[in-house]
Amino acid sequence: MVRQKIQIKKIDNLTARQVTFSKRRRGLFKKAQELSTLCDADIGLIVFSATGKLFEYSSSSMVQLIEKHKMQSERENMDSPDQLQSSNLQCEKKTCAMLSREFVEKNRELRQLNGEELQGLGLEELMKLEKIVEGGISRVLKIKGDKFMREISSLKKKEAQLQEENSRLKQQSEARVLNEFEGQNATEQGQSADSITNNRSLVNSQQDYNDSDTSLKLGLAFP
Amino acid sequence: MVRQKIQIKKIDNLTARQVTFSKRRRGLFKKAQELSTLCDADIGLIVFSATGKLFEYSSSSMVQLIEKHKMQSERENMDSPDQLQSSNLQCEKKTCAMLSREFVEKNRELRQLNGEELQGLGLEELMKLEKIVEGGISRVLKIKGDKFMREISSLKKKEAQLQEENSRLKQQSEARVLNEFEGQNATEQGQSADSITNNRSLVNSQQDYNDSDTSLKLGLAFP
DNA sequence: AACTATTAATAAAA
DNA sequence: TTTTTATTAATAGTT
Repeated sequence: MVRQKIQIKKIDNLTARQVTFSKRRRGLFKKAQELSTLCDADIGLIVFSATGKLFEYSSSSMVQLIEKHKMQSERENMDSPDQLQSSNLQCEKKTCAMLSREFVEKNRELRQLNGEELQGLGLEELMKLEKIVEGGISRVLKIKGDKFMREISSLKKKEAQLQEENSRLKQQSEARVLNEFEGQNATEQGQSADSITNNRSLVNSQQDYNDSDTSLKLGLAFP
Repeated sequence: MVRQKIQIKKIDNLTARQVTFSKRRRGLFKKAQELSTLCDADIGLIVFSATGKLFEYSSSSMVQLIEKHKMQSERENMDSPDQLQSSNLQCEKKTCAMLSREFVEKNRELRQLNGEELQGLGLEELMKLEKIVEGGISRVLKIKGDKFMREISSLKKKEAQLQEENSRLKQQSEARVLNEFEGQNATEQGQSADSITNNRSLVNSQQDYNDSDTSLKLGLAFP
């Protein structure tokens, strides 16, 4: 949420994770406290760090809050409220009831993984959707990968061609310098109109070379 | 905390209080969820509105979390461990705690599973596995994408450099040819047999580069 | 419910 | 750890 947006997944670096845990934990407790005060809510917050250390906040009494929570859970799963608190056995039942309620809740979450609209769908329909989505993902990934590979290989080809052309140009350069030097050294003379024509053709054949290079590029583009 | 800073005390206006409760409650749950994910913390959050309505969030299982919390509290408040067995209530707590631990243990084992054994798993376990796999996939894809991008940008850089060097060499080439031409023109003299030979060999070496027949074929093959 | 001006939270760095 | 700082996220008041 700052300096750089982060994605919500487990922080790999241990130190960074500890720092973030410490900071965000304080932030969370503060927010809980504020909500409790502002809106007269009864709030309990239990946090176990990855190393098992306990941090807790409660606007009133954690024990009372937990009892209240248990009762609430029972109400939702039990028909006869008078059984409440009457024995250890029933206490156990209460816990079981809560577990089953959590189970149902998880089930519902699972069904809603892909959005509220899916609520009414049957298993077969959901499985069809799942397959469709899976197919879509794999197509997207495949196309993305292909594009990457194509771009990379095209860039590599370009690079090779440029390198090649480059060294050719360098060779030409050197050859011409050598040529010029030797020619002028040997004759101690200027050149005639004929030799001018020769130089013209030299320029022309260079242009020919450039053309053929284009052809070569195209040739290499489809090996 | 916006438009106008507010002070943290009970909001008088009922409607405003309800709206704020709704907004901040969602914010609080989101923060709890994020902290749990980012730092691998086990978090339980229980909120009772002023009207007694229950809202809860738990990163794993509220029942387990509460049991864990109870155990932690007992350890902190009791000096003699034998008191733990002193009543039915505490017996129940112990039983639940053990079940809780076993449950956690099973979860860890399940995380190591792959393949056929998944068939028998429950919903909670499967969901945990699903999240783990999803996280793995997304990390793989992220790293793959990053590598692609890095390679591509490095190749593009190389290309630009080569292109630059290339055009520089071409310019040099042209400049030298022009130079040579002008210099020899100014003398108004013909050239010797030696210089003719030199020009011939230059042309020849260009033809060596140029397999013009092949280039033409390639050029025509991919217009 | 949506918007937006503003404050709060916080990721990264020190 | 704690502080600082640059930036994003949350949200109070408004429509």
